[in-house]
Amino acid sequence: MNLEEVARRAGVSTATVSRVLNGIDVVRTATKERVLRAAADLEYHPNLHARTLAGGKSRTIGMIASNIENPFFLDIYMALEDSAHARGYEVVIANTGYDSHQLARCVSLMIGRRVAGLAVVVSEMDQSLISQLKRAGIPAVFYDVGPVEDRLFNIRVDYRHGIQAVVAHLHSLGHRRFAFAGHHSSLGPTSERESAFVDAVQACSPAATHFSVLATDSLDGGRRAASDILSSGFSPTAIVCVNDFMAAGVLRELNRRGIRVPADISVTGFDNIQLSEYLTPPLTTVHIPRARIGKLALEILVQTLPRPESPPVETVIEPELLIRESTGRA
Amino acid sequence: MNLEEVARRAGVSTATVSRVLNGIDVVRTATKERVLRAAADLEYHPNLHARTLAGGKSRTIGMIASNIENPFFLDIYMALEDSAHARGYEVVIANTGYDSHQLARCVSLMIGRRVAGLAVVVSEMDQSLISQLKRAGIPAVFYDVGPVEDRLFNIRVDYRHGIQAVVAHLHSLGHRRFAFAGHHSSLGPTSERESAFVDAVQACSPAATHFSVLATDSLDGGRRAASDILSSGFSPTAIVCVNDFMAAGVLRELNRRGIRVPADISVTGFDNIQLSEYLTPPLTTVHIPRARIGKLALEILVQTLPRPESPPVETVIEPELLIRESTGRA
DNA sequence: TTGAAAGCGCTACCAG
DNA sequence: CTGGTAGCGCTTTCAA
Repeated sequence: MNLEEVARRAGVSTATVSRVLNGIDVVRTATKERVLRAAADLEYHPNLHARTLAGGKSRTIGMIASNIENPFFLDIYMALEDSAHARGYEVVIANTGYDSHQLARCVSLMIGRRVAGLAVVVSEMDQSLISQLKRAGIPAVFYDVGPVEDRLFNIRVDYRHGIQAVVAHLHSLGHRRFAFAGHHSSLGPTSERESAFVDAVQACSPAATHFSVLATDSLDGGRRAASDILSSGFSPTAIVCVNDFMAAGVLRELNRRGIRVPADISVTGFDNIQLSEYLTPPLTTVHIPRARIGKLALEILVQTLPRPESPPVETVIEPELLIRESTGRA
Repeated sequence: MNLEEVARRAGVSTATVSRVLNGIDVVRTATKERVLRAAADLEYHPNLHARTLAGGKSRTIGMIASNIENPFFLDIYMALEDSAHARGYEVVIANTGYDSHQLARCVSLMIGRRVAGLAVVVSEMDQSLISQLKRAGIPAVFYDVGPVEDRLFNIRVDYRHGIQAVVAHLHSLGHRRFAFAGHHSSLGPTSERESAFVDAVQACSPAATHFSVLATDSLDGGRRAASDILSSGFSPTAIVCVNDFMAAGVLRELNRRGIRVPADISVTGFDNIQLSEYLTPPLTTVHIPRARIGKLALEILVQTLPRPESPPVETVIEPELLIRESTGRA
């Protein structure tokens, strides 16, 4: 089922069918209707690959995420997709699972698909991948905490600042023994996020002590992290989690052991995913506007398309502490 | 950057480059290496659209889901993708948000992409869409609870049976006043799932009463459903939720109002998503093997490819009651 | 307002 | 073992 068959049935040329289907409004109304009829009768669906190839431009945007299982990424994806649809684009997503090898494959895939733009939402990014993207002429937006370098566009959140707010809040509540539950972002040797935590604790008070533990970015990872912290000998009065997703697991493990939150131990998250409000107790966390990020990413990408020579841009988003019920006096 | 440039740089024809890149192992090793070098030097990424167009076959599988925000769908997607990668396929996903209009657009999109196979995981399916898929020659697997009709392949779960087990469990615990928290699956006028619930209650005991409420398939929808049930005047001793995702919201609302679970009200979910184990209290639910479903869907799809004339197949999966801590004596 | 035809980048077939 | 070349289905000039 192709253009030619439709053309034949409508008694016109393929060029005319193409014009009608693409809304090039120069076709006589009668002809147009004939074409539309034929296409409908034949249940014709244009071959998108041929379209992209012939037109030289794609109508799809790519997104690469570290872990779509974590609602944080999913929320960005959904916002991105919404905005994309509003502008007539489709979006395809790919997951790296925090694996750099996988990341490289995802980038290759997106280049192979000749996406019109790419949103990269992963913790770390290889320099070579960035240059590949550039050379392929694909506009890209990066959301992460890594160094800026010469990425094309950046949306950054001041993670450091967010963690400082968390630790300060905890400190003001009298906490002095802090544990950190992070996840391996196998892409960077030392986690930027963990060091932000360590610095924040040390900045608060010289007397404060801390202890970190790493697990996978999952509910189960959170549980395991809590378990490791509890059996380490270091007995914290507060557990700072790298994100809400893991915090949910931490809460569960604490609950399982009969440890009350926040009476015995305070717990904090990061991201303010919807789930954080549905946990028991609702999580004190830091709000990151995922919807805004997704929308912004798309706007940057499609805005860019016309003028590929615009200068690198950086947008920084200020996180915001949200105090709920998982934190209390030490 | 295209085949021709690589060919020129390697001093061979495009045909040879194509052969090397596709692993057609008839090229002399020296030539092959020369080609590989050239491709690497040029950071060449084959145009996937051209590949698909020329080859006449796509290496990507599509999946359409009702609501990827609900981990149930995401889990199927991830399992599907895993199996797909293992077989050298990519997968693209599309979301309908339970909207039939959106469903139609998704199907169109997938046909336009000429996917090699399609997994349709939505509650209801228009007959015309099915025939479109057939006429387009796209193998499809359906996972749902609707009628079988002439779908190409079906993976079904005996939802009715699962709900019966839930209600029977509750009934044995002494419950007689059942509420049902469902979601609009705007595609079907009367929800098959709700009627399964009603039938189950009536089958248990003539004295049992029931009451249903509908909301969106989300955490917030669950909360709203609980709220509606509680303010309806009907005061249930047990709330049966259409799935775990909504049950999480129900639990939250109950907790907010100081209603203890299961002491005051018992709550049940469905699906056994990982989250169900992380709620307070852990949810009594019905296990649906998402990983198996995703894997199975892919196997059916790729298995089918060779022999498109195989007969319609139906696989039915038996759900399994999982008793945790959200249910107790009435 | 419409048609003819030249590609888009790649695969696959036919020769050599 | 390698090259030439005819498409795949569509968009887009260029003419008419």
